[in-house]
Amino acid sequence: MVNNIYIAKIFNEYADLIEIEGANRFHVNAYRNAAYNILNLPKSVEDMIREGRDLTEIPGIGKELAEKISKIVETGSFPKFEELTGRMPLELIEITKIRGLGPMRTASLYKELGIKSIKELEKAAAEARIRSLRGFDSKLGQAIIEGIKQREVAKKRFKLSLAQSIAQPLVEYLKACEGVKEEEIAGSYRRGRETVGDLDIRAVPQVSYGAALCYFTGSKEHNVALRQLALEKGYEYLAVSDHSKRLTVARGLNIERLARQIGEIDILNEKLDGIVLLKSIEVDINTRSSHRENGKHEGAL
DNA sequence: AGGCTGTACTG
DNA sequence: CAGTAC
DNA sequence: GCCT
DNA sequence: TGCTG
DNA sequence: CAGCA
Repeated sequence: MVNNIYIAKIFNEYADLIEIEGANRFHVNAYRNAAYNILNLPKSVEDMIREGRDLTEIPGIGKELAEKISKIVETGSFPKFEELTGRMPLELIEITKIRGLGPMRTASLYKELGIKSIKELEKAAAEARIRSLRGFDSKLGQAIIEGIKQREVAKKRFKLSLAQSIAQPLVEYLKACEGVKEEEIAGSYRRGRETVGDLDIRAVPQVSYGAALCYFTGSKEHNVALRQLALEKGYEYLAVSDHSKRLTVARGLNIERLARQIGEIDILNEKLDGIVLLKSIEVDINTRSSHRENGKHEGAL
């Protein structure tokens, strides 16, 4: 049985290998993107084929990849992948995952020193042999040795509950630190994922807090989509439409915070060139409200 | 044909 | 500037 | 390689 | 409308 | 998507 996970894995491995080989990066990315989409498909690709569906319907899958998927489902692999794995060790991919070692340096290690496994890498690093390569120095060599040790530990994800028990005291500590105005744990932790890979700590100037929080909360796919949309829109305007206090799960704005947000946006509009910030708030209309209190900020909006 | 997220850090 | 990480 |  | 770049 | 048949 060839499931989606398997297909995605093959594509990811293929992407890694051709990347080490020096393939065009967009080309590489097409495979990664395809793998991602297949992995998140609510339907089994195998079933789709059985039903005679066109695999090209899957986002990120074109004629070429549809063909390769068919081959994978039929035979468990596809010709180019077989050819590649016959020529390159799959373990190079593991090397790629060590901090500081991307596709280029991995390729260099392989070509120049014949390093094709973590074991060999560890040995070469310990013997300071890798320093001879361009782009390597003793500091990187040390980092690699550390990275190999850390590798096993780092690749495990934690359950959210465990992450919380670690994050909570961390936040308390940060709060007490000099110069810390606001703090929040971002990433998959903030998105409430079931498991969390790490807790990134990052300090930014206060003016960047909002943007940084958006970016570091992610996910990566969200960020990519968000920016692509912004690009398509040509940066003409950006709308900030918040919730009122009624929506407690979103920590909606009360009158005071709304006023402050309006002020902030007005100031930004003065400074910004080429993009207009729009502002609004989504509210409930209560038939019995006087409309006077709530209308206070209508003009500003 | 032409774009594909965008930026900081490190060697 | 190239390579890498996020 | 895929997408517009 | 369908194909090409 | 723009350009073209």
